[in-house]
Amino acid sequence: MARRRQAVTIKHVAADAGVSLQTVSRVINDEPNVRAEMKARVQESIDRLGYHPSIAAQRMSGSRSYLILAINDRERTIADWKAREGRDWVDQMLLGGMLTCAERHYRMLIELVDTHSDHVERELGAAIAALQPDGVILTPPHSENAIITGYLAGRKIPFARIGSRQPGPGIAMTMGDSDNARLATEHLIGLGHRRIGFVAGPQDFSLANRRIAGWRAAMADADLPCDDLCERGDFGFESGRAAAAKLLDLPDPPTAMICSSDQMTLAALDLARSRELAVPADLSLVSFDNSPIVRFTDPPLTAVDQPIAATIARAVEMLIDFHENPEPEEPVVIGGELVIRGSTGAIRGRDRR
Amino acid sequence: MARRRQAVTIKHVAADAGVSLQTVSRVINDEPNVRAEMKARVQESIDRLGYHPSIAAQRMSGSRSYLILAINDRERTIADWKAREGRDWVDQMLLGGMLTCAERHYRMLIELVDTHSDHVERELGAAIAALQPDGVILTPPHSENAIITGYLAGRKIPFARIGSRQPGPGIAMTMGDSDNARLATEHLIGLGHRRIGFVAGPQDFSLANRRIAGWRAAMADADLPCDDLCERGDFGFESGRAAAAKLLDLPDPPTAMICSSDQMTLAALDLARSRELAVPADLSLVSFDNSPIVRFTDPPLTAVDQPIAATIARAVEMLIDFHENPEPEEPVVIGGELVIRGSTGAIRGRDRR
DNA sequence: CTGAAAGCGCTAACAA
DNA sequence: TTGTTAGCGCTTTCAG
Repeated sequence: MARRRQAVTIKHVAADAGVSLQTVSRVINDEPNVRAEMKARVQESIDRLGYHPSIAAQRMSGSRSYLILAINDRERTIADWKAREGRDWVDQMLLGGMLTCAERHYRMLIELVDTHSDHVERELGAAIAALQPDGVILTPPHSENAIITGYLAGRKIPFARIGSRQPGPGIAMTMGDSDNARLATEHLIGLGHRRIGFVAGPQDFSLANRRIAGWRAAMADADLPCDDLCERGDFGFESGRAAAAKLLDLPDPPTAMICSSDQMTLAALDLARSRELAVPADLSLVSFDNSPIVRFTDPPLTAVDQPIAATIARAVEMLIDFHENPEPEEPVVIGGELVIRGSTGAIRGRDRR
Repeated sequence: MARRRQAVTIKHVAADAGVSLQTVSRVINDEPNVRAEMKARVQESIDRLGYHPSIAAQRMSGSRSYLILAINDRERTIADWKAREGRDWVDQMLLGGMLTCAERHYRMLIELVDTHSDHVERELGAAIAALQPDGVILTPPHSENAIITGYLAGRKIPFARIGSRQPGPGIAMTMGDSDNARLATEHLIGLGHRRIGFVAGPQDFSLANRRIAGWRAAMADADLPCDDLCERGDFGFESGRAAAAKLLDLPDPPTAMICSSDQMTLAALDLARSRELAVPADLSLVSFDNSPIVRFTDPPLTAVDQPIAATIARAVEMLIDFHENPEPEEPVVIGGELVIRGSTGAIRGRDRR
């Protein structure tokens, strides 16, 4: 391998401007104690020579790496990419993360880690040691994996836990899960629904439980029963179909359903069709995620939009500024919103059944 | 900033195994001239201590950076992310690129660069200097931007040009554009169509022209005229609608159309509907891209699938192995395939018009 | 306010 | 086959 050196280094700039390396370094890092005149002279050399610092060298000398690492679940992410079903949460992460990083001269990169494996720590350790990121973003279900959070906390690497409200190390951030579920529930109640089913996500996603809580609270506020109206799925299509079937098979079935992912809602829609239930006339549906496909179904789905880009952007900012503003006591909440489309409507009664 | 040091360094391993740094380095890099026994001993220490090399240090000492940089057009990429219309080409790049990188202990990261800006060179230079990637992947329209290719060639950084067949430095790779257009055209000819329109992409994408060539060739082989049957768009919805309108307004309008992107095909579908043309009975449509949404339209779209993941995977491999296997003379072609769905059908004649 | 020296973790070149 | 030395580009001490 050819020994590839930096084209323009701090040395060239120092020589060009007739100052010491140190002064150049101070200008690059915008440190105080440099005369304006000196600073201008150095900056002029930097611009003219087209100098840009090497993050490898910056990292080596013990300062920042200018790298933020986002860690996603390997299995789920690859499955989504291969399925090509339009789930765009990785894109939304990049949108929020990359752009915010770029503003601060940082870069974000993604790493896929297998949560369920017994060598999580190896995988994570390899990534951390190799890249030395200045901050790490954990997405569910990694956000509450004690091995991962413990490892990062032990190494004193700032990290954000997306979708987690647990106390403990790391910045807890949520997209307002229980409020979102309440929003969806109240929308349906406002349309006259009394029996509102809820298809939740799996146990190992704590946000799934918070959504249930929001739904329950809204139901309780309206004096409506929740009793047997909650089923769980794993966010995937098949599980959604099974859960929706259980709810529709109830002696007193719901007239509306909230499903915790677009795929599960799609499954419910499909099931409704196969049972000749019209949506929304016989069954109203509210989805979670609001990924691109929900606008193309018939009818288009009313859905809770998760502000992924905004959340990741905020996480990046907080991680970069971590040393000035350390971890907040309370979880950071960036609330979602309900996008109303054709899959929800006023209750019509049971005549068709 | 706390001076954060590597948890376990090559020194620790060397001390633990009772050998010199160099020997450890040789084991890490799988170099020859290390006794099997020695290698095993060192490897044992590495595993036990959980050692992983720092890419910053590896890069600093003049060897590889283990980084591959994929450069995408800023404007287009951000627009796609914000539009949330299901375009998943970035995901497919990650799927092919990240997984292949991971196998080789590399990482891929994405950089957004504005082609049309006058400071392309600055932006690119900053990314290259900061990251020192071992290879760069250029996507259209960067693939044929002389400033970019010239810069990389000048710095002797291996790079791949996706969607380009031009001679010159860099590995030229295409997804078989002209063959794909031929595939689509022949499918329609096989269904009995004689007037087959083509909505092409913009001039600055050379693949747009190659697709036109493939369509023309297939038409010529079947002794069919192309004359006024080709219009250009910019891959976006509005431009597709305008182009499709021009074709449908022809004195002798086409009974089938091939559009060079899903958005343009969607526009054609929308236009057909507004003119009360049934698809495929009155107008058959073939799309390019095959992004997730085309399965959800009514009817679902017959589309050419671009093997993005496979192409990027191949690019990564070739870049990593660049020093053993230098640039091929001929462009590398990874062909797409036609996925037949409901938007194409046998010709029915003109009775409805 | 500016400069000089030391060292980060690793590999290339050379020596043994 | 193994070990030693020097240095990558930068920042952090510490002097001036």
